Amino acid sequence: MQRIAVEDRRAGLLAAGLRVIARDGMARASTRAVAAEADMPTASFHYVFASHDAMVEQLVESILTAQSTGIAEAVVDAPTLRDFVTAALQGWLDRAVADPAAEVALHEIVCWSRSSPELHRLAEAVYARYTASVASFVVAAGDRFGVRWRIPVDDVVRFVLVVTDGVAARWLVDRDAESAGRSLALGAEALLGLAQEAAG
Amino acid sequence: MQRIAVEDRRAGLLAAGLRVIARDGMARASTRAVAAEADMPTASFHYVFASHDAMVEQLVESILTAQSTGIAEAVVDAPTLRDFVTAALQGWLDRAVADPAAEVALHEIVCWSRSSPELHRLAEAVYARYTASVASFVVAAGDRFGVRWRIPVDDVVRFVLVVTDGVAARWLVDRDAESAGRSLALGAEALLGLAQEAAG
DNA sequence: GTCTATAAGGAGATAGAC
DNA sequence: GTCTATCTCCTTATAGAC
Repeated sequence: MQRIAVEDRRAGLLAAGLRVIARDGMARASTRAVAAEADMPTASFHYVFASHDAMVEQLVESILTAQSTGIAEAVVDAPTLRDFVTAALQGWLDRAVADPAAEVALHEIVCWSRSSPELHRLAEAVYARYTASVASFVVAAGDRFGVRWRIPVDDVVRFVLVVTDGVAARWLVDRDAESAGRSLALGAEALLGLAQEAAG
Repeated sequence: MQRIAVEDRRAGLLAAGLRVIARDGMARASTRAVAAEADMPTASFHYVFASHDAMVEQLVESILTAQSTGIAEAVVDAPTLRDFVTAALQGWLDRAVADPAAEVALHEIVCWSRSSPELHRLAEAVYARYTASVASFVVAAGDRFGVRWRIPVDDVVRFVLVVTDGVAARWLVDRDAESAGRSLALGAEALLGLAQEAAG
């Protein structure tokens, strides 16, 4: 039939994989299911990816790369630290609610990878990437608004991830965006309590 | 061979299921694997459980029942609200770290159930049970120490679960109990900030 | 290059010998 | 009651026809 460039097949399969994982869960995201979702014969999967695990790894990479550019726009105009924190957290939630696929898929993959010796480092890598991303926001917020953090930045970052992770986990089950927003607002207040005016 | 009562087989299979799920993950907790872990022939599984899903449901019930009696002992002597909150949260973490199987298995099962139409209600049931359990502590704390909560109790409870869920999710990947404890302490401070002396 | 057909193995569930 | 053997289906991965 039609000859298609490997990179185009790869993109199509990754997009299909994202859809299947978000819709049906990792356990049902077989190579057959992904290939079918991409309207390709089953064998095309292994023409592009060495294995099912390799597809999952590349999908994580692709999701994280796409996400990293998102939050920055939401906070660029924030006039105060409170606005900055609120915009960042609520912006994250709004994006997840409006287009859940990436968020859902990433949680599915992390949970799946956690218990797999071959993929455990993938779960660690996701947290490492999130940590780096959130850390840049925490440091930027301190610099921009002339505050310092009462506790080590690492602990601030970790707490941000605890709150977003906990909110996401609950939202994945009940899909209650309003309640999620209230929990997130409580987390925001806690974060604001960790900041104090820098001396000098 | 030996005739074994169905209830004894059930108990043995549930214990084996807990071990396999905690050790290898839901994806590897097949009926064969669970039966083998329990030193029983494969067919015994279906002699006790109608299906794999039924075993998972009963395992959740058994874990939740065992857990609900645990935290109460940790807070019975707390002289202040701060001690109460700290003891409850750190007590939960200490128990999870000392004996991770139940905590790990429950997270595995909730994640697994989330994306299954047949089991989604299981994930909801787990949150409902946790909500009821935490709510009783939140109300008891208010009564015992003469404080009222600045926001609806439902939102306090939800925030508690956000924090414990977020802490657990991270801990499941990096097994860093010290960092988890620091995040939990931040959550405890946030909770204490939601309490105020009751008038009169 | 493409894709059908199949290999090889694991799953849930069950029939039927003992 | 117990458990071996098997049915049926689905998985990842690959061989080989076109």
